[in-house]
Amino acid sequence: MDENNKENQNRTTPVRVRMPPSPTGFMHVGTLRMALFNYIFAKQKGGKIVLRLEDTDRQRSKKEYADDILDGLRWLGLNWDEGPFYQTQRAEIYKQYLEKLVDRGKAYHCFCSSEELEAHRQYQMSRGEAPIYSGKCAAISPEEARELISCGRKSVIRFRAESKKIKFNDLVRGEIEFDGSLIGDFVIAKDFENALYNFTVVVDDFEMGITHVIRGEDHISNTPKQILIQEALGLSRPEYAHLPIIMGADRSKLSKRHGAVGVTEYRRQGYLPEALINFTAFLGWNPGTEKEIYLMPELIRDFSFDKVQKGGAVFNSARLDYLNSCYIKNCAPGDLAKLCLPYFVSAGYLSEEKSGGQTVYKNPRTGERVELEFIEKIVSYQQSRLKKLSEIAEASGYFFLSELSYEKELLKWKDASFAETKLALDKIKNIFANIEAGDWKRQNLEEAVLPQIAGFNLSVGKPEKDRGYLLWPLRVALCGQKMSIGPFEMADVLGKEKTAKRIDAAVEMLNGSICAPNLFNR
RNA sequence: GGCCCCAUCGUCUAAUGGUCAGGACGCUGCCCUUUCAAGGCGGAAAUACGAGUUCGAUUCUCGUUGGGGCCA
Repeated sequence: MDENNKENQNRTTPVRVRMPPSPTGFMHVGTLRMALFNYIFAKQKGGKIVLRLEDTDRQRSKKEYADDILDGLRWLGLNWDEGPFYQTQRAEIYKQYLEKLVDRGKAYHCFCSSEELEAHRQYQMSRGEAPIYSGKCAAISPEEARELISCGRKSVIRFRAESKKIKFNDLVRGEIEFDGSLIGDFVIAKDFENALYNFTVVVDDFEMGITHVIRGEDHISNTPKQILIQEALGLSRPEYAHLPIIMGADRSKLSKRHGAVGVTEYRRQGYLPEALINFTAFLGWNPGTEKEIYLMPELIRDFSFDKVQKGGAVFNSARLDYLNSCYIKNCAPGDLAKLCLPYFVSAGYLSEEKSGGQTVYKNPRTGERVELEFIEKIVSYQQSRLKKLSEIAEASGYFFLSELSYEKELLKWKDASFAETKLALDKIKNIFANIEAGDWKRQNLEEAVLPQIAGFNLSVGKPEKDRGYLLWPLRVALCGQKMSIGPFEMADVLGKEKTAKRIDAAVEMLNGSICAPNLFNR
């Protein structure tokens, strides 16, 4: 390897990377991370990104999966410059290179049966040897091979691997060395029309002018094979960077087994792309400072391979949740409201209607039209409570109900009696009644009620400072449950009229209880 | 089985010969508080093991152990 040439090449050749997902499943976190690091590096260097779908496994590759991956990348903002290219459409290109190798005697047809191969492999392993091909068919001449093939003998194409030391530099790990004699002649194609992974990668990376191969650690042991093929074909060698893999809780490569969720599924659950990107970028990389919230432009600015971790990282969804909640908190309420709309719709709290090119939202229970401002208000009060967007609907359902259903016991705070609870609600009802609809704002409501708590508590003989005697009944009256946003916030969202209606309904329930003894007299 | 890669709190990681081994998530205590969150202030929690180099090792070297990956 000529170091000077290599340096010159680096200086003059613009960076080109590839995103090479395999459409054999829905887009998962591993795909996301490989695409992400390629994206970050390319953007940092002002380079180009080629998207290549490695679909040579026709059994398992599906268009559905490819579409899912494309959608996922777009949603995450990981855009590419060229492609998508599909390997299945490039068979003609591979064939040319394959023929070149066979013509040059660097590859040959092998007629060994799989039983034969397996037996040999078992034998070698039992002797503690590396399981490599015996070389039985290596001496078969091209003429002989052609004859055997025309007789209908099944064959594969093997690469004649040189027995030499193969060294390459890895941007993450430094120099890595393999012993070529332990690789053996390996299969590069089923036939001229069906090239296999290690071969297609080499051809594509060259054809697409890839300068930097950034991929998972699981490809380290493929690298020497690919280098050997490059050399036999006389192709230039790209730079390599092998990133640590992402692991499940059991420390093995993350997969469906671990309940690994697809990117689309995260999207559906209401994870923000920024959170997913921030989280994934920090799985195996960190800036070396204590800054942990990183947006794409900062990632692009600060990324470097020497800060990339060498060991694999366990996927920790609690941390993803935390990051997501950070990004949700930082969202502008207007934007957040728009993001939350679909969750209200799918929970049945909103219905969507198209009218004149505009989408109109209605409350299906009441038929009322629901404005975005209303959702925005809810969302702004819920913002600090959400880990993911999908939680918004369940946490805010009570705003959409026309009638609440709850046990009247729930209205009582601590040792308060029904009578005292009713007094509290009456008190608040009166205060609220004096507030003009135009002044119906959270802060005004709060300022009207809070100063009167002490007086109320003293009059009913409760601890002066315990706000719960007055505020808890209000909370329950407005939402019918234990957990909610603040009562004044709820009143703000509901508006004067509905707030009064819900308080009345609660008072009504309490009246029933307080008069209960009379029931026996009837 | 062969080869390759890796090893700091439970998890993600900082510290490249001298730090009380730092931060974050999670867990936990307190404060705030009408609930749940959020927020503020604390706490428990790690250098896998063994040699060597060195005045001194998380850090350098070797070995062991452990984990992972690829090869069918």
